[in-house]
Amino acid sequence: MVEYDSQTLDTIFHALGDATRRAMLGDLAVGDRTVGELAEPFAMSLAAASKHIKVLEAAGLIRRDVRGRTHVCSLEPMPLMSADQWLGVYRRFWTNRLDTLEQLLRADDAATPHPPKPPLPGTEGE
Amino acid sequence: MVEYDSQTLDTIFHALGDATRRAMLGDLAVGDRTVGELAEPFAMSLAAASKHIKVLEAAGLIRRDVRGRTHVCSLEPMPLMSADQWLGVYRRFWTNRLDTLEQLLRADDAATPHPPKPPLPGTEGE
DNA sequence: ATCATATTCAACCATATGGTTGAATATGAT
DNA sequence: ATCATATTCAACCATATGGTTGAATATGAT
Repeated sequence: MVEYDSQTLDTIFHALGDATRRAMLGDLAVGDRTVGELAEPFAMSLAAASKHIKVLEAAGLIRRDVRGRTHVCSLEPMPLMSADQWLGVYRRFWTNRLDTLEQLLRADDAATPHPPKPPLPGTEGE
Repeated sequence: MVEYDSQTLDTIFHALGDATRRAMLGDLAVGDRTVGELAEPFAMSLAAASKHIKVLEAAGLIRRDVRGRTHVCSLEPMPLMSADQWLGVYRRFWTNRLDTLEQLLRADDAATPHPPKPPLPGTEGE
């Protein structure tokens, strides 16, 4: 059942609500990264990137392994699962929406008497 | 493929990063609600709730139908699908994690020589 | 016309957020 | 011991966020 308390979800979704942090997670999906490596792609100070990393860490989305003077970060996926589970409740809504859309397209298609290929663009006057 | 530009995801995840707003979505999952109905469960002013509703609306998560003096809100699920798709990239990470965990449990189980049912709670001294 | 109801607006406030810079800390290399 | 590298800390700043209150707006009911 995986208990999701709302404060945890607040922290997780908040952490995901920033493009820099999502990009960092994307980077960590490829492999482990030091703080410096995580910061490198971004046009901001190391201190700023360090703060983002701490937000991710606080949300439980990454783990930090201090090896000497470098800190190696790795992806910690379980909080993403919580977020996914929360979203899962709403899945039927968008699948419904898509099904309805598909039916409309089918009906539309059936109503159209086999258009013998659309004309090439620009061959018919406006 | 559903293009997800990062600014859109920022807005969506940010909207989801607040318990009040998630609860409102939960309410709308049951059925349509007026602004007043959406605000009612919360210990905050109508104006504050109204702001939350506007955040959800700006993220495209709800639609508003103005009927006379009441505004009827309804769930708009597609942005949730975008969020879900973003998360989907990471699904393999948590399923991996769960698989590993399950294997550990199996190995553990196999190693244990058939414990003949756990004792009832409280029947053995501390 | 008058009054009640539903909602927003505007001004305000405290705190959080995302950034900066310069100094501090801790480890590694010579 | 000395210097370089990796990272954080502290102080600061502008803006965003989530809340408040009182007034305004717009519609509905009588």
